[in-house]
Amino acid sequence: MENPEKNTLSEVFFPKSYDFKEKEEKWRKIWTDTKLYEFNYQEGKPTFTVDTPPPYVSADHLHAGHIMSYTQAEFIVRYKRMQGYNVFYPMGFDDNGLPTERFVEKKYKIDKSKITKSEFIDLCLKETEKGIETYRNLWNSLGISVDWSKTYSTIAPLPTKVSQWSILDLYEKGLIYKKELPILWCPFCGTAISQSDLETKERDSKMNYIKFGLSDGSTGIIATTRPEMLPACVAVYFNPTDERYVHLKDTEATVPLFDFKVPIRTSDAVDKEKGTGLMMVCTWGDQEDLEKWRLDNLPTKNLITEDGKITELGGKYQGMGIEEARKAVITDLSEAGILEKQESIIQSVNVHERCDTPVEFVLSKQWFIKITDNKEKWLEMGKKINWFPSHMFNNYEIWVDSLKWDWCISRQRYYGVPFPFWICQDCGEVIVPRKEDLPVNPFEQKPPVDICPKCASKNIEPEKDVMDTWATSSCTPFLLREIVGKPELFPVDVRPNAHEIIRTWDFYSVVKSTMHFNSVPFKNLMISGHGLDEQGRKISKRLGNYTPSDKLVEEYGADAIRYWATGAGLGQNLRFNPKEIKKGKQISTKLWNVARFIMMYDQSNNNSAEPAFEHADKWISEELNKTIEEATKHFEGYEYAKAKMAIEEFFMSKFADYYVEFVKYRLNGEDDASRNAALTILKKTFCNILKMYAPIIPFITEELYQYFKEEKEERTIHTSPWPKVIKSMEQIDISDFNEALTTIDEIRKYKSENQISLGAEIPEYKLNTKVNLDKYGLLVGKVGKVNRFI
RNA sequence: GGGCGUAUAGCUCAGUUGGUUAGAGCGUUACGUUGACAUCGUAAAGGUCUCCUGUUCGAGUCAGGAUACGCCCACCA
Repeated sequence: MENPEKNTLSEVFFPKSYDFKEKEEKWRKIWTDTKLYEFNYQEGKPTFTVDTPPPYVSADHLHAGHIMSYTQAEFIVRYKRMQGYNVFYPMGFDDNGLPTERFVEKKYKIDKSKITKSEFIDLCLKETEKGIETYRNLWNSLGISVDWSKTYSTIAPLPTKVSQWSILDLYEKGLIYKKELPILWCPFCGTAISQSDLETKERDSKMNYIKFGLSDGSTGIIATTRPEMLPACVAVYFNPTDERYVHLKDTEATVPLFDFKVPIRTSDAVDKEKGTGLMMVCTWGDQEDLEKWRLDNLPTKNLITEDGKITELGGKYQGMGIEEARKAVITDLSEAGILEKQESIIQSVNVHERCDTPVEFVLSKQWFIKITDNKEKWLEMGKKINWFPSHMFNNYEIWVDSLKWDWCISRQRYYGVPFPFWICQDCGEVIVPRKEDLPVNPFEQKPPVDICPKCASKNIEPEKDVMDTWATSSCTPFLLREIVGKPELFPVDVRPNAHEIIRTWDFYSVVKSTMHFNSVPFKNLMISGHGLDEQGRKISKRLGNYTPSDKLVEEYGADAIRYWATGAGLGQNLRFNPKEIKKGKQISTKLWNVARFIMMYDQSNNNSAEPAFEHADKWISEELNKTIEEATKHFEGYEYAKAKMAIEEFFMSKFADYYVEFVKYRLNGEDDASRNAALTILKKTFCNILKMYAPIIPFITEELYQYFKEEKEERTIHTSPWPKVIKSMEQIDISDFNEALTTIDEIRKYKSENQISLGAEIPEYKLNTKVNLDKYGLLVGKVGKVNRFI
């Protein structure tokens, strides 16, 4: 500085503008160094445990949507911390299972035949490490207050132990079984999947009308999108009331190309209007086939192998892929004149959500958890949870209603938590470890017995499958307490997540906690919406319609982006909006300047006169009380957006626009008692504003808090107590203060209309509005710079 | 086909239990100010509160229906 003497004290403390890069960096470091967010259990202090979604490692596409959803939850966490809760806020990473494998396969363009299992797992571990690092850096830069010392990854020993314990417990309770059934299979990933892994995709397809030979020598036309399933055809159906076909009852049809006979049956479930009214059933082309097979004891014809090829059942088509076989069959049908016609249609197909491959039914032996026979229980437990927003419970309810199969939890993959089982190859007996030996790796460890307890065979092999990613992550509610060894942390207080994983993570967590402990896994569920781009499209990696998160923080600063995240209520989608981010910066600037203003007077004030409070002081204090009440109520209901609005209305419209103006004459005046009162109220009120803003914009509030906190207060705003309503100045009556406000507005308006500077003094002014001049004459006169009222 | 959500100013959104002339911010326009303020102030323009029907003295708010968009689920012969 060229002329340090000329600067006021406040300018030494407060540079003219707020440098968010420097300050955010500074506080980030201090918070980390002082282990501010580290959880230490304290007897008697209420805890608040947060079960944050463990993301997958594919962290290269973090965007504003991720920021939004994690930040919105974090507002509440910070609020709870200030409310005096001992917050346990660990972060986990879901680094096992198919999502990670798919990510690594894609990134390294892996040819599975040219890489060993251990090389592959090493790559998965490496990517996991990188993913965790990316998240940690971004979360830190955003000021997400997780306790990094309690980070878990789902494949580490403790989570593995908990997942395996869970499986063992379910096994002992008879709630898990291994059985050969037609199951959902992804031919691309080469693994069983579950109903919740499905997604619906529309695609262009052809409806093929195929001639079947009938026993009376005529032909029947069957419409199908899957002619390659013909060799697996086991029956033909029509509706019993369908006049066109009644004569066919109990006769046979001849399957074209393959020339074998199948029975013709009736079923009420056949829709006369769909297709031709004649329907072929194959084992198993779709859901309907499966139903008929199950109900009518139809034979099983397994046409598709686990890698999506046609089996020997397909004759000349054996070994072809499904699409390839379909084309070949259509060509052959067409050449043989059996294809009546083809129509182009748009077909919805179930695909595996990880790879978009249409799923198939294949007969396979898998592990299942029993979930279909007690839907009422899942609904009952779901209702015991507080859903924020409440209508999100509908999604849960619909999902439970639509459950068709038990939860298939085994996956034919490499990178995941192994089942804690060995299997007797002769009698199929399942051999389990002792619980105290968990976690176990059956591939490397010997079973607890050398011979099968059932058949005395020595032919015992490890269970080769690994667990579904949700089978492990659904354990987090009872994993968290294990991390710190405190049983009372279950059920957790809040789980925040986006709505697309209600049917997986949330539902499966309810299932497991119910089965193990007959308890809900979490008391409160906070469901966030999606981040949208500026045009309102969902932000997605595929569209590439986003700025990477680290760039956003770099450009705008953490506080500004967090501020943007308050723009939509919980569960609502939020558009990316640079203007709102700039608004966040504006609020920071305003806070900064108000602080500079107050400190300028505070630093130069050196008298200790007893403060004499005035009407304006009482007024702003009452307004503060109202705001505290409102903000508290909103934060309690997870309505951070409304809390922000209440705080902002008070800060901008009441405090900065009015109160600060009201006290300027007192700050510059000679009355020490009055000046001290104004300063006291300015500082106290501003400090409370900072505290209320702290959960939303933690950096600037922390910086300014250092100047406004009282000696005995916490060193950091983030563990300082949340503001409380304090009644004071009871002897001052401000029931008619609104008249003073109206009068001041009137004078401002008068000056503006008459092109008089607001700072200009006017000798006399005739009031239109009614005001008690004995009471408010000084205030109105000084603020309006009017010397005399007439 | 079933369910849920959203629909208010050019844009982003508030509108509590139905109660006068429907609000804020941003943007636009005009004028003014600029010694806490990469500001600020005063004002203007801008809305048949998606549509229809009903309940009511009175509906943005309640009921029924419709439309559009988004999501969940089902169906996909």
